[in-house]
Amino acid sequence: MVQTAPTLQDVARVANVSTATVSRCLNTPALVGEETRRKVMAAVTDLGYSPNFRARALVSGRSHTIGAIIPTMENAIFARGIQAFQEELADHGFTLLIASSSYREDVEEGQIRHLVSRGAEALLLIGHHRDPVNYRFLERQGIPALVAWVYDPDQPQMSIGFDNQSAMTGLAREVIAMGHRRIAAISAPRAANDRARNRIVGICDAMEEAGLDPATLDIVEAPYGIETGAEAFATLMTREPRPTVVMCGNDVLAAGALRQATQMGLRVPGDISITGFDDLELATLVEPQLTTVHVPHREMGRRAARVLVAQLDGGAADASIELQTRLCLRGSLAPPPDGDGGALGG
Amino acid sequence: MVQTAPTLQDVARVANVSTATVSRCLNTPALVGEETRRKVMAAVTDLGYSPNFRARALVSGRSHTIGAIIPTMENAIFARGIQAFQEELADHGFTLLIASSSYREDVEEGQIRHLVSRGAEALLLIGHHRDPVNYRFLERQGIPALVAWVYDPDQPQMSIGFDNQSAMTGLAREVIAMGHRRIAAISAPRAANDRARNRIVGICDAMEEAGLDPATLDIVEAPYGIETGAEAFATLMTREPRPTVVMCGNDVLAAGALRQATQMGLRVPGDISITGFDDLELATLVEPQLTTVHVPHREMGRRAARVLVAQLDGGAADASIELQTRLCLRGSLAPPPDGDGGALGG
DNA sequence: CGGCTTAATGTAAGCGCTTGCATTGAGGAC
DNA sequence: GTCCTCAATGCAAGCGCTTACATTAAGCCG
Repeated sequence: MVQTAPTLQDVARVANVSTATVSRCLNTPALVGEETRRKVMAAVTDLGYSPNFRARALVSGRSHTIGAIIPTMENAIFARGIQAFQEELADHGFTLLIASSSYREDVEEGQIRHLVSRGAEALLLIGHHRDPVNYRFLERQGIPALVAWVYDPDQPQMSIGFDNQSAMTGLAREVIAMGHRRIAAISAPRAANDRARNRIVGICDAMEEAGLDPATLDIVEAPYGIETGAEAFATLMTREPRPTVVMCGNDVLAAGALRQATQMGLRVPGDISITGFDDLELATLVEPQLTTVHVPHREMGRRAARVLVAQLDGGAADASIELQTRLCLRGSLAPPPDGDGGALGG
Repeated sequence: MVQTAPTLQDVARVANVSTATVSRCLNTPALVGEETRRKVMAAVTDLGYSPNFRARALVSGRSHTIGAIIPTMENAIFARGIQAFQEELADHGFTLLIASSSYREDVEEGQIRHLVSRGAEALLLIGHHRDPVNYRFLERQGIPALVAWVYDPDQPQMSIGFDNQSAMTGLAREVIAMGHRRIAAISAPRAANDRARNRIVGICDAMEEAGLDPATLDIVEAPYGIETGAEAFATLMTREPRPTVVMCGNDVLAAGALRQATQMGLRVPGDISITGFDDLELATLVEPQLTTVHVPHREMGRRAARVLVAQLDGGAADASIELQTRLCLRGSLAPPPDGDGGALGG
């Protein structure tokens, strides 16, 4: 009943040669005589033989499998990057082993060990923030790890991504240039998320630069989601005096904020401006369209795959790669209401 | 330099026991003396030992890995389902091997073989449409396959999902009840996609039921995407007489159609109604909100995982599972403009 | 106190494949 | 004819792990 798949041995027996010859026939046909090759190939076809990758992986020490641990695939920015990552990996003959941490540090730690023991030859990780013990573990196991979605040459780990901090500074400069002075932010929880942290720091940088006191930046943290973004926005609207602009840590939070604003009867950008980050498709679907920062997720995924494959194949290059973001100025950002905005520090 | 990971042997040497004892200590600790266990565990921690999955898989004949082949993770409905699938799998000690077909049949065929030879013990596939040779291959290899995102008890393959056809019929009934007679549809390419196909058939069913001629259903096919949805919508608006409602095969196409409508100066639903399918988050973010069909993607993913794991562990249940969809009537659907809509078939 | 059971551990045989080395035989060079 | 080379093939040693079976040392019985 349980049909065991034919093995190299079976093929060898049928073709009346040794297993070594069959193996060579499949991997280095040049070393095998023509006559023999034909015989072996016939047996292979005949038996419907397909090599057992587990055995091959064991003996060659290579699994041609790369692991990725992301917070969740439900976040479009990860889905997009991982999709490109997987495609590029496939082009190089690698397979993707995937796990998700749900943004939980302890879960991620388990996943790292799990994927490694499952034979992942290299790992794609999101963000630098992580107990150093994990990096030590990976090093000891000889598993290259690439940190993505961030770029930070100061970190010992190789990374590919963009500078969250300066990208947000760029956006905040625009906001300030428009005349906004009372700035609020909705951020993803920052405790275990250096991306979120750096984006906030980016806003502070721009404020300082413009002579505003970063301490006046009103920050509310909200987990990823439309609803949570909406709630956070509602909270911010109770502040006295009310901010004239709400800068969100990502487009999804911004979309939630936008919906809440509409629901509260506030006009965007007439009464209040809102900005996002990531430039997801939904940024151009909402009304008004979201001012945001475009991030090259696909390219990041693609290049991350290349870096890891190169590392595995040649032990090559290991310099971090910085990708450029691009400001997308759209309808959701405009100058603050008449004469308002400078009331605070100005 | 290339630090080889510690092996069972290394642990055994350090703990001064045999490899068998170490193995037992890790797998069946009850069989090992307390003192010894402590010694071994210390060595394990000390060396940062992590079992070599390839060897374990080879000898046990089990990889505890399940493969999934989806069109693309960029489509939120798949990302969402797969996320739940992966989480549930992890809870049962299985790992997810993932591949994407980009909606291409030939690519998918390659992926099936690839994942199997990579040690996937079971496969999650999307939709029934597929060369039967693939099902035969899987059967011969003894790999259970679960077809998801559809439910069709008439197919030999086990499936978990919903009835695309009747779900769409339900929506179309509402549309017709509102007074629409000139109906158009934007569908994903149907050639290799039974889901898309069945949704169109569902519309036809409702038309027939209402005494409308299904041949008058104006169908334009468009690949997944906002832009393509917008283009398809523009095409439909050139028809004479113009449809009073455009039913889209999914929310993303609908969002594109909606944007295009706005751009063309058409009021939705005043001048024209638009419907979607899936009930993605974006359905409630656009203005007006999208009338659509809610699909329990997460539940589907979760249950798919359970079915496969049960099958692998116990060779259990193999009945297809039908999940229920739910109509979401929202702002984008309303009766056709005054006196319009019945002009065609009377 | 000899023989039995039992718990704890070791021994070693593979799992299916690759690959370094040995073997064989034929063709050339001298 | 002898020796060497070289292409074609076989032999057998693992890769790191699990596990059936063997071994050892107690612990217990009568």
